[in-house]
Amino acid sequence: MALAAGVSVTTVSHVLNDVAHARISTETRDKVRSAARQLGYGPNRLAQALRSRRTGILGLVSENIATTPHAGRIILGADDAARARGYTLMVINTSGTASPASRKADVETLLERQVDGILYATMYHRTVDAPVNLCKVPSVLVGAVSAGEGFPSVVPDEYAGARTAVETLLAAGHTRIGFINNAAAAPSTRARLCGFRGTLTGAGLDGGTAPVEAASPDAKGGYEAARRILEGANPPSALFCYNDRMAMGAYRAAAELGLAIPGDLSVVGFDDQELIAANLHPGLTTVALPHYEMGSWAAERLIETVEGTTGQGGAVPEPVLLGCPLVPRGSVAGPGI
Amino acid sequence: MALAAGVSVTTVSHVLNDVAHARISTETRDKVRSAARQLGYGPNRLAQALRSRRTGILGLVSENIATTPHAGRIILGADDAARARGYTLMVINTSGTASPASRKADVETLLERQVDGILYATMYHRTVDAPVNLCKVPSVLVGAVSAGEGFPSVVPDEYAGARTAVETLLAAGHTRIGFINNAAAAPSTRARLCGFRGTLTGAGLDGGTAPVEAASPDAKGGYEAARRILEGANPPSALFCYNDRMAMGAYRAAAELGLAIPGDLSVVGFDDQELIAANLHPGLTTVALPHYEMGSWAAERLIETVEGTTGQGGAVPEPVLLGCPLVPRGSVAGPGI
DNA sequence: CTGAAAGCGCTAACAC
DNA sequence: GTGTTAGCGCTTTCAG
Repeated sequence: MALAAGVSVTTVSHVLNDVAHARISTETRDKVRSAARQLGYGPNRLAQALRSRRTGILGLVSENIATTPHAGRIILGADDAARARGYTLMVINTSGTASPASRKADVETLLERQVDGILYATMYHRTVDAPVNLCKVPSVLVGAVSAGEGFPSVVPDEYAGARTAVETLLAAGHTRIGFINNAAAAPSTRARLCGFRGTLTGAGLDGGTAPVEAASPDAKGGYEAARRILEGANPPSALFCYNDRMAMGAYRAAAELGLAIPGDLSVVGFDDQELIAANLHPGLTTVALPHYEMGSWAAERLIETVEGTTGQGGAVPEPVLLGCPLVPRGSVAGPGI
Repeated sequence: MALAAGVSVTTVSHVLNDVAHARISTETRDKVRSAARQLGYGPNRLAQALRSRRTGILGLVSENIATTPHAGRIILGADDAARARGYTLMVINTSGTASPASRKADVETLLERQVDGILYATMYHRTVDAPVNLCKVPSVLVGAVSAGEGFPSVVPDEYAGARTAVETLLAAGHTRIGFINNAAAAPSTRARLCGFRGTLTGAGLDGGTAPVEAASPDAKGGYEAARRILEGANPPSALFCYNDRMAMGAYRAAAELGLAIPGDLSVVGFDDQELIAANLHPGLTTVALPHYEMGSWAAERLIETVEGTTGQGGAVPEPVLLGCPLVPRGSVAGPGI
């Protein structure tokens, strides 16, 4: 390339990188640029990286890439943010049940490739023991907060999400609202329950005695829990469900009981799994998890750290909570009476 | 590292890479290895790559990473296969409706990073105009076949998948089977219809006159098409649906019509979108798309080409068809009568 | 304004 | 058995 343009490699480097204090004549610049175009020349990012100790690669280790649609959104958010700043993502999948050793190996793979930073995304944990070697490079946690050393992290605001759901029902005029919760212990289980009760109580209702049934977090569990609640004494006119799959089960229970949605029963879900929420009839009003936003926030934060743009002097970072917006579809109306 | 062990870099390189004809004393080997462990030394794959002109990185450009669960499975398949052979994936998302220029830019990004090969995955096309610069490096197409120049490619065997679905129904004793198809023109629309009619005819039934209704490929479309078929004259005892979302709509139509599944009506879907198929009641028997297998097949094929293992002398490769296996759940039984 | 030279961490001939 | 040397393609002082 250098010889093709009849100049030195230095010059090529200078013009192609728009180096600040490089005084180069306009004609030389043009000569270089046109030669580059002719040869289809693109800089070798590898060699650049070796020299400048910056690869422009961000590692992303993600749990369960294939089994939840959530991972895809995180990747997309991270990819968009990274690309906007000239970075590329290197993705590694991990199995959710992977051993610490294998997680460490995943990080090691990324480290050997000299990634500038790592995004460590988990799907359903509150706290996580980050692999020890994760601290060798700037890293941020997505969807979890670290147990030990402090990494910046971003998680959904589950409590506020539940509040949004309940407030939506409250605003529609419901005063008797039931909650179908996940029976498994998980941070989201607890937070959404707190949000449910707290919001009710905050509105002057008795959150402590509102009907709550827990079951397995799928359609079957939702169906069973819904039947229990709806066939109990003084059944609620609205149901908030732990997730969209459970809401799907609640739809079936309502149908069997002759309850029309939203005429006789309003339902709000959680997760915004479009495959379900948009295809149910009527469409399910639900609360969305901010996966895309978490991915892009994390990538941006990571890039700032990598580029040393942040002024934080090693302060232990608070986990950032991202809001869970309501996605209104057709499953909420005023109470029948 | 070299000095830490008190040996030359050559020696380090030799022992860490288990170089064949390198005669090195066992004690030196141990010395090197332990020094490496102490320092937490890992080879710099970047420098290796610069020298050996092999990055061990495979680029993956994938359409609609976030909106379909399919992309995740392709990534997972590719990641597993790549990792098993020491490669890492570099993922770029593209928008499905992206311009040729932007697709070309995506490939260029990968090229600048000196990837050893590229996996180009599309979701819903039969033939695709691959970006021109894709041929600069070994590449394989996933889920599409190229219009122009020949790249190896792998696609689902839609015809055989439809045959599997129909045969399942036939085997259960059904003789009057309807098909709910996608109204949009797409390769899968055509192939599944052919498979439907062909299999019926092959079984001695009249595939040409079997009831077929097309609609938008979602639950609403499925519902409408199912009502049309089921309320027509001489309604079928079984329905094959273009995808699981349409099958979900068919479930609702059946419920409204007082038809029990699978007692009064058997249903088989397509795609195996677990979120839907496993959460419907009863579980939906469906035909799975081999996304994981396509991803891993493609990665393996690509690696073979990259490493020059294949003996094919530039032969124009036939697209490889991968089977769509049946995933039995509970929506198929014998006909009522 | 432009070029020569050193070196990023590694591998591959080739010496010793 | 082990070390020397010459680059891979680039950026970056420092000279001209």
